[in-house]
Amino acid sequence: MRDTDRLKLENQLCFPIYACSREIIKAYHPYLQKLNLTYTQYIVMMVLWDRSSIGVKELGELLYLDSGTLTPLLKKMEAKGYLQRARSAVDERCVLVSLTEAGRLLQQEAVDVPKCMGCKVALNESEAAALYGLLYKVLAHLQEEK
Amino acid sequence: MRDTDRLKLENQLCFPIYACSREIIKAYHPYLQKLNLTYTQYIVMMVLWDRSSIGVKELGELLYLDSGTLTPLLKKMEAKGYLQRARSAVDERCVLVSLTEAGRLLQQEAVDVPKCMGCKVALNESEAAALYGLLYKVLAHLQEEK
DNA sequence: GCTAAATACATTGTATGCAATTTAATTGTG
DNA sequence: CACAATTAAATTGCATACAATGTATTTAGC
Repeated sequence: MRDTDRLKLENQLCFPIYACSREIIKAYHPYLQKLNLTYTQYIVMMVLWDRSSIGVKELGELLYLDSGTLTPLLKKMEAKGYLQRARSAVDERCVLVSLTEAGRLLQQEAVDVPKCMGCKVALNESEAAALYGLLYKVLAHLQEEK
Repeated sequence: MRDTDRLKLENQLCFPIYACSREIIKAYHPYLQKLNLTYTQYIVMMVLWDRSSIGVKELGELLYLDSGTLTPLLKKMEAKGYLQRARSAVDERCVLVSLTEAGRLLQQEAVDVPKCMGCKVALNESEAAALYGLLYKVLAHLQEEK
């Protein structure tokens, strides 16, 4: 392939990843709007529904987000009443995020979201597994490079 | 799988797509910075290197971006001198974007970017093709739903 | 040819996302 | 213990994204 051909959109792997990400997030919008959540807030809630409580640093590592994104995001979610933020007594540098009762109750309203979204993605189980595996391979390699 | 298990991050397909998209774009940063381009500006340039000239509407369809994103983006790129914007004489509603000489010259500085990025992605040819195919299948299905 | 509907952009407001820097707290070392 | 280096968040500044709305232009239907 010629070098200039590599610069075409149709020969790029990143572009469909980028486009797919945004299109899926757009498709989430009607469901998440009912829960008063954005997509980023939704994935924070997923962690908290699983863990109840987590430090900002570890949350950032799980979600690949830094404090510049998380700090204002978590403050907004605290204002909505879904979580609480508190400095650790052991290490005052760390902030611990924990699920509130209102946040816990929200999980029940969210249980149908994955099923609704699963239909929109149009992949069967083996395709989904293949896609999942390839994406995590890319993610893992990008981390190593750092 | 239990409904609440589907709400876990590790059972989500969207999350690795979203994370991968952002991590790859981050990896582009050092290369694109040298060209004075952001990732979004880079994919606009890729279209223009291929087409020289395109309407905003078609550009938005290619990139899955709307005028709310494109209008300010294209104005910034015009200010940098990489492209020109002009109302169509035939249909005053339409804006035509065209590559300038400076924009054309930029392509030569960008030829190495895809190769540099290819290394970072860590997939062989067949894996890349599989990932590509799966992503476009998802994208196509999401468009049908609309 | 008049006007309602459609179209193409532009604008507004809100929410990320991230690089770069700053601040406060803790740790490692001599 | 003093203090330089490290670490965890917070802050700042800039650049998207996108829903919702507004505006100018064109098209369709009569």
